Amino acid sequence: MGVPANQRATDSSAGDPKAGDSKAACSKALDTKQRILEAAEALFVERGFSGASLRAVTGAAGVNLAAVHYHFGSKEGLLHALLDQHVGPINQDRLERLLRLEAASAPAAPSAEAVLRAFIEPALMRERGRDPQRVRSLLGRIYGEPPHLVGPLVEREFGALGRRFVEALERSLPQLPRDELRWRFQFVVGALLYVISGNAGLALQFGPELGRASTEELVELLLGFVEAGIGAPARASRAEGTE
Amino acid sequence: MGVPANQRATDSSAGDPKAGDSKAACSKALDTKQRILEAAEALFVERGFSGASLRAVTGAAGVNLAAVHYHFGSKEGLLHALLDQHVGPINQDRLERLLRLEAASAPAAPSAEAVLRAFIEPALMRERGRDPQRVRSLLGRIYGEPPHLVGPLVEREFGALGRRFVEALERSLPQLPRDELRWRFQFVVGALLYVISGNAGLALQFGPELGRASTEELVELLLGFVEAGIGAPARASRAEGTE
DNA sequence: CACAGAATCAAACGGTCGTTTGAAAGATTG
DNA sequence: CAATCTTTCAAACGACCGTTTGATTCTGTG
Repeated sequence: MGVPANQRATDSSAGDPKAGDSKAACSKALDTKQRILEAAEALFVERGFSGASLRAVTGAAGVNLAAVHYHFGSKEGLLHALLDQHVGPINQDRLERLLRLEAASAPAAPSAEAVLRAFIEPALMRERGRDPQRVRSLLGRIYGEPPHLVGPLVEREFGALGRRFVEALERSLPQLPRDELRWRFQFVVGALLYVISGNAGLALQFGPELGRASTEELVELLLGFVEAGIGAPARASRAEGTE
Repeated sequence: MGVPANQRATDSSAGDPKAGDSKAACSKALDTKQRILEAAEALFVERGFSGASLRAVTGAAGVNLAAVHYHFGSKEGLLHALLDQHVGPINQDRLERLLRLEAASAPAAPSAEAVLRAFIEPALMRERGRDPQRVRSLLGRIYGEPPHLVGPLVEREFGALGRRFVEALERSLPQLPRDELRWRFQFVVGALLYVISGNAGLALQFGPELGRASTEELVELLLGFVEAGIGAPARASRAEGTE
């Protein structure tokens, strides 16, 4: 009795012990787990990670408070599971699109526009059947958390993929200094995250008229902006020694 | 005894009652107030508003816990005072530059590049004698807080100014549809805020090499990006009725 | 049915939070 | 000095936090 699943908090082995178990002894367990994830998603987006208490999460999910620690080990474990479920597929989609692009353009590099589209579209388009705004906002809100919490998370969920896209963009724009391109990629990420975490300070600045853009329109608007920005002529020889 | 300054929390009248008082009965009071503000600035940046406790703030400042409520009325009052002290001057600088630009360009509108520079430079350059990174990061970190907290704050500190800059940009780029320009301005704000709140997930993505850019270089890099982005050709007639 | 393991539950743990209180200390004016 | 106001202080308030516990219920197997 006691602590069957809690070692997941310190156990870094991949795979869900319950999903990997062939015995289907989890009729209500999966329901509880999923309900916690959905409630946590909504509340983390609404109030942030620190601002959403586990009592609020479990209360909204209609499950017991201790269920979080039983299934996820801790509050941070819940956040990890949430990110694995949501931004994992987004990043996988991004990577697949990038690989397909690179394969299609033969030995040449794909255009920067195509690479940016592969980076941005999955983040904004993946609707998952629910309210798309909610899904998209999670990542944006997480980025706003204090660095000591968000740092390892970002590296874990996004680090390798971000570097991979920068490498692709370097091949698409070989004439651009490397560090200038990296900064510009950061600007792209910033604009994207600001749009993703959007509902906060934007719509209230000009009234609801701004929120009217559909997801597809928004993708095109953002892409038009960042394509022009990342393809802008390089600043005059600002500093040598790009390393 | 009791509550002489606490009404500041609900009192929205401008001006500091102590600064306006001609009697200089505040030898240690201003020290305490300023020390609280500096400690709060550092801790809010480091851990966020929700993550930084008043006990940590007053402990770092070396003052009594109750001093915060005596001088600022509440934790939110402290945040308001912090923003008034820091982003107030930044926005004032922005507005002065914009007005000077508009006056200098006679009846014609100033260029979008100049307007963007007036918007971005004060946010990145104002060093105030201290660690510039710390000053800059506050606003970025605040933006990551939950909407119900950050919403009124953003409108109060930034709303009118943001609308004013959008109007100026509309005159600089009359051929661009109004809502497309407004979205692009949001992208600019996003990129700027991401850079401002920077140290979080960016430098650790490529190692410290990225953090090497000086403030002046960073301004030029960001300006090159957003100038190209906001001046990109408009998307084909996407929707009529710009209202 | 008996029995193991998985899952849920109410209750409490120690701790920290923002805020309040009322008295002590300091400064200012007559 | 005495009176009055401003400022500081230690201590506590009630509430909420993440986490743990141990019993209880549910579920599927032999």
